[in-house]
Amino acid sequence: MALEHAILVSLLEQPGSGYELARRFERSIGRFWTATHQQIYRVLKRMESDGLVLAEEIGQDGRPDKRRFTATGPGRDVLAEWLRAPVQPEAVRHELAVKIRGAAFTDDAGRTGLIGEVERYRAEHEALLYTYINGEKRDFPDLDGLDVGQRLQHVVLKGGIAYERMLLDWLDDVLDTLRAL
Amino acid sequence: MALEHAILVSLLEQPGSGYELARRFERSIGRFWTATHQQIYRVLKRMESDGLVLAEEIGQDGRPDKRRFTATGPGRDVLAEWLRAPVQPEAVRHELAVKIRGAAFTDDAGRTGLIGEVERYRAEHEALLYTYINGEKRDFPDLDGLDVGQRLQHVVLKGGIAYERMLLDWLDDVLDTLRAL
DNA sequence: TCTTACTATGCAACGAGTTGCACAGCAACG
DNA sequence: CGTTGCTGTGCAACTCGTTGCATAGTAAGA
Repeated sequence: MALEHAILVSLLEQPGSGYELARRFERSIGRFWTATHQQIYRVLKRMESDGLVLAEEIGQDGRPDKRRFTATGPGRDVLAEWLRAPVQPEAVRHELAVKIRGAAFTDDAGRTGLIGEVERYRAEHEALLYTYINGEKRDFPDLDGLDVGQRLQHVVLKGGIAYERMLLDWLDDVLDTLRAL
Repeated sequence: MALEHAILVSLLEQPGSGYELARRFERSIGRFWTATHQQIYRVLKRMESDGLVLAEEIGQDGRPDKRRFTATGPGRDVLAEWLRAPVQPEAVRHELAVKIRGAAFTDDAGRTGLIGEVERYRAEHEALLYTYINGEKRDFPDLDGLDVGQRLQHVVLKGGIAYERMLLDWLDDVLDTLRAL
């Protein structure tokens, strides 16, 4: 259960409320770890009772109060311990690959439909690639003079960019194959 | 729940017992969809009662009997319907990326440990890449004269190869960054 | 004014996946 | 003879993640 650790990293980078965390998971962190707000609140509650995070109540005008979370010393320790542990072999769930192999067992209409789906999927990931590239230009305009945290954030972002480029090339290959059947 | 569909694809490619399916999920299919035998038996049971697969008892000498499963007509229909449905946006869970960003909040010893972990991870994926490349040479020596199913299996395998190559390049980038901190 | 969208938190039920264990017989090795 | 490993099937408990819903106030636009 690494959601706990992803939350710790995010809170160490910047303390924030459950709501703010949920928004970060939609954007930056969500590129490599997704979570809904329901999940985040549930885990935050457990982390609070375990002493990994500390909440302070912040009253706001015109809006509901919020609870701003910060990682504690024990929270840092738990994170450090997790960093030392082996990377778990990830559970691969590549739906599109299953569908492509499944295309051998459908008719022409089914294959045409799948080609349309792959095209849509490709367009989505192309847009994502441009989002990443724009984010790189915006957040890392000067590659010298980055601090430790920024250099690490940047190398992770470069991983996302490399993945999307690879995926787009492969999807072109897939489309050629499907069209040539 | 696409495990059902991954099982249908696998059974259409080749009927087999729960045990055989589990072994396939460890190898070929497992490259893009992982599942344990417990999960497979449970889902097979449900699929059987839903009429998506048919079991025939096969007595064996010197071994326990086995139940050989085949996809039925309704099974094919369910698969065809799923192929027409949009590809679900996948839930990204990239533990290593979280750890890399977490490295900003640990000490030198923690970073050294992480570097070792990344190296181990890299070695694993390098071995996987060679497994894929050898599999490609073995199973697709002649790229002309492949049937529909083989061409689709090959393009999926090429995706795995492209992914591993991209990953290795990125991990080298990560290692350079971690070492330079 | 009504609807939509945003901030902010949370519960309840369900479904899927993981982990641990169990049974059963055979084959091969030391 | 005991251990390990393979074939073959399965249950039970647990954790994790998803989906749907609820509350509550503010702000902006049709």
